[in-house]
Amino acid sequence: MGWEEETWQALRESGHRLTPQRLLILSALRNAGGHLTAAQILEQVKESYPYIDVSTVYRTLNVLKSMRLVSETDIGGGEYLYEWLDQERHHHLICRECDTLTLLDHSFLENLGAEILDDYGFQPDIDHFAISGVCQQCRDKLERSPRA
Amino acid sequence: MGWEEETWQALRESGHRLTPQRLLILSALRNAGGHLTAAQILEQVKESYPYIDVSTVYRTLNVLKSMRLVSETDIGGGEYLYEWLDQERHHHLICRECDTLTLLDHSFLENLGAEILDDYGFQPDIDHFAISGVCQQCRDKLERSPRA
DNA sequence: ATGATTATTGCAATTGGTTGCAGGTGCAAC
DNA sequence: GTTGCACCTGCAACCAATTGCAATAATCAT
Repeated sequence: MGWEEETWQALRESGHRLTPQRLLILSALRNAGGHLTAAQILEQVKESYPYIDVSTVYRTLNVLKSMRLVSETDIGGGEYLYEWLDQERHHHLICRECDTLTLLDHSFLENLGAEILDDYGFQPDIDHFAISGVCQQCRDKLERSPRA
Repeated sequence: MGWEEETWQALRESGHRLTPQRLLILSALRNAGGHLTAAQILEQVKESYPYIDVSTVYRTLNVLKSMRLVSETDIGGGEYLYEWLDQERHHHLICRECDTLTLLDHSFLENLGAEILDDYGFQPDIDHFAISGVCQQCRDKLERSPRA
C-alpha cells in the first residue's frame, strides 16, 4: 500500500477527510524529505494551487501533528519546522552563538524516554527535540576571549 | 551580596543598563518564585508603572534569556513561561490529552547533558524542558476505549 | 556636576499565526 | 446518481509578539 492510501486511511479512521489541499500539503512534506517551515509549505502548495490560504496550511499541520504524522520542532525564536514522521528519528543541537545545527542521534533520547515511562508512567513523545546550547567551536572561541 | 546587586553587575558587565522597567520586571520574576507568562509579568509591572509597554517586557525577557538569568519554556500551543533561573532545575511533562503538568526531576536530564557534551563537544542548555506525551491516567483511559 | 555617548523606551506600524463564519465539498448511505 | 451531514475551506477580522524610529535616560569621562 502506498503512503497516500495509508495516510488517507489513517485520516478517515480518525474522522478526517482527504481534500486536494491536504494532499498537496502532504506531498510537499513527503517530497521535501526534511524540514520545512509553514511558509515554505504554503509557497510550494501555491505553485499548484494559488488559492490556498495560510490558515488551511496551519490547520492541516495541526491535524497531522495531532495524529503524529508530522513532527513540529521549535528551533528557537518562534521558528517552527515541520517534518514527515516516517523516517529515522533524529534530533537537533542548535548552537546559540552561531546557530549551527548538528544532528543528535535518537539513541541518546531513547533511554530518557524509557526512564520517564518507568518512573512516571508517562509516555513521552520523543519525536523531535531541539536542544540549544554552545557548540565545540564556539566554546573554544569563548574560552580564548572570555569577555563576550 | 543581594540578588539585585549581583544581577545589576551581570547586566552591566555585558554592556546592558539597569532601568526602572527592568528592575520591575526582575522583581516580578523573582517574587513569583515560579513560572509566569509575559502577559502576567506585564500586568504585574503595570501595577507599579502603568506606562510600561509590552515590547519592553519582551525585549527585557530576551536580554535576560540570552544571559541565562531566566528560562523560557514552550509549553505547547505557542504558550511560553518564564522563570527565574536561580533555583533547582526542574522540567515538565505535559499530557497532550488532558494538559496535566507533571514535574520531572532534573537528574533524568543530567545524564543526557553529560553524554551530549562527551560525544559532540556540545554544551547543552538543559535548563527547562517541556516534554509532551500521554500521562498514566490518559493511557489507561485510551487503553480501555481504543478508538479515540 | 556636566556633557557625550549609546542603550533603552514608548509608540505606531507590521508581521505571523489564529479564529469565526458562511459557503462549499468529501464521504457514506441510500 | 442523489442526498444529507459533518468536515473543511477561504475570507476577513483579530490577537500576540516584533520591529523601526525618534525621544529619553543610564552610564562614563571629564
